[in-house]
Amino acid sequence: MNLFADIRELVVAELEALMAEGVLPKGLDLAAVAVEPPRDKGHGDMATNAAMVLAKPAGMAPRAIADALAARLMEDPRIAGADVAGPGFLNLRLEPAAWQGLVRAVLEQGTGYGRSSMGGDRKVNVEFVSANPTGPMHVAHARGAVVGDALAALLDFAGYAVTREYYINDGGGQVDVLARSAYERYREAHGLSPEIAEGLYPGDYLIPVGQALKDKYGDSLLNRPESDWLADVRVFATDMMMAMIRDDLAALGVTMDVYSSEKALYGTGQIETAIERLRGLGLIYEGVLEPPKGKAPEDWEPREQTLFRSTDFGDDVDRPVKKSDGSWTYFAPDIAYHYNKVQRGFDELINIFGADHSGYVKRLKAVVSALSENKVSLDIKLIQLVKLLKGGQIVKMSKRAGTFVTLRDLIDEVGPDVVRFVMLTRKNDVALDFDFDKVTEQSKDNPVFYVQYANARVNSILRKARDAGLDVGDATLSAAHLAHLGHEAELEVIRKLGEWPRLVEIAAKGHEPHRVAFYLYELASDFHGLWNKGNDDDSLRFIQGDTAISAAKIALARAVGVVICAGLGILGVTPVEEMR
RNA sequence: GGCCCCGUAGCUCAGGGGAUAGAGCGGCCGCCUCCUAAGCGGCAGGUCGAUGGUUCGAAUCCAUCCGGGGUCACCA
Repeated sequence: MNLFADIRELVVAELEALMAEGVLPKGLDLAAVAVEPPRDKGHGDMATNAAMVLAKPAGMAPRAIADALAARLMEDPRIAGADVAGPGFLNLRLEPAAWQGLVRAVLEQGTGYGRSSMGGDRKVNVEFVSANPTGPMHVAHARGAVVGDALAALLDFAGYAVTREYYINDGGGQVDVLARSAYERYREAHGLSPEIAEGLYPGDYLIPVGQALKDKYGDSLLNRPESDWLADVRVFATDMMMAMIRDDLAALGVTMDVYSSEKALYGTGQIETAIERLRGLGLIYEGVLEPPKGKAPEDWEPREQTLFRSTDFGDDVDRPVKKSDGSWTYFAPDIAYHYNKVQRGFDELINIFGADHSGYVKRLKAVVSALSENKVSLDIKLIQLVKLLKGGQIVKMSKRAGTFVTLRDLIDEVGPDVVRFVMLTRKNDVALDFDFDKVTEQSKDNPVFYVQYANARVNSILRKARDAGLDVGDATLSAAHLAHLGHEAELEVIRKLGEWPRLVEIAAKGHEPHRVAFYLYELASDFHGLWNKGNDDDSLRFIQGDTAISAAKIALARAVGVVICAGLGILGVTPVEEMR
């Protein structure tokens, strides 16, 4: 049930009727007609802009359209009032029964309330994290992981067929570096002193890898030239890193559907096929790039390379797909990978990248657009930095020294629920402060706590009611006589519940999971407000002397709890039933 | 220099064609015999970075500029 959508349908139907009757000219485009919550509560329950958007194409005064529409809308039993206001808004007031019925719908549909068929089962691929398999995940990965996972859940809720995918960058030079670093730890495991040369990974996390190598290979790799062990160690170390990353993701509550390997693309002809296809479109050529503008590197020299014509798509320069030695650049397998995603039949691709990849966006969009003949859309969400604060100080991380704050550190300190919720309290393209002191604080300063507290209060009501001998099963609550929910404070909470399906669609359309977190905060706020009004006005308390009245009020509380649980479910946060 | 992101209340941020621009924190004033006061209510606080443009209507869209951040040859 989506009350806003229902009323919009009504408005559209009445407009069509007016066209059929000749009151309005025929053939008006009604796509821009919206039914929304008004900004100011005093304006009623819902507002439509129909008269304003149709005034010009219809060649009529907004007021005339609004009056005609209002008269027809008033005949619907759900509509209690329709007033023209301002520049031509039509403000609608709904009968309380319409709102009250919403509570029943929520209880009947449970956490499925708000689910949308908007996606129409279109196949969406959300690629996220894709951290290099060379070490543990750190804070920046955590934000990408949470945003990607919540976005995937949101799209699923909005009716898309979603695949969560991780692209393993296991094909480049960085895995050789990993192998060499691990080899030194292997030597260390044999009692030799490791030589962690400049450029190798110094982190302690490779010590167990060295030990594991010893367990598997004994001393057979010692004192051998690199060519004898590099390939084996690379696979071994990469596998261990990926196992660790999967564990980290699991600790955060993230489960991928598909892991794709860059390395696996080599030698299959997929890269060549994708490049040739682009060449067939005239987008690949051999050429020499000009030196970079601005500060040119001192050792820059011109060289002939195979280039992708990304300037056709608004990029600054064309981009190399082959190095001057003839091997592929990172870009080439990425082209093949995205071609692969297109071929798997996805209708939409979404990539979650760190903001430092912003320069990569145009060429990748160009590739997907070219290889899919514009049929597949690619949206790239760039995740801005996370700044860690502790005691008012910035927690620095230095990858070079091998001492960085890992995802695991974060989870160990504040728990996965706090990490997830806090990471979703900002738009992806705004930098985020993660303040250890604040996120663990138990006050309304801390949105995680605030929302959880609202749900805990709902459960508290249910417990108390049960203790008082009331039946608070969903069946009983659904059957409650909801006309008892007539107070303005109660209707206000119900209206907020009514916005949930609409919010889901807006958030899904914009690929903006943070909207869910903000909505939950607002819902929690409305609920806390209602709760406290019970301090002044006994009739607003949830548990009443009269069983029938109690049932109605508890039904409302329960409905709030249901929607909070649904929202937290999308965010991947576990609802708590009791604060301790 | 090019490209990307940001600029909204003292602070941290929502809103991203529609009415008198919102929330939290901080400040001030109130509310616990009663379902958790870990909370709630109220007051004060704004030329939505600037200037032009599009529109019936702009914080929102476009252009230019000013601040802040990020990024910029075969790395991945």
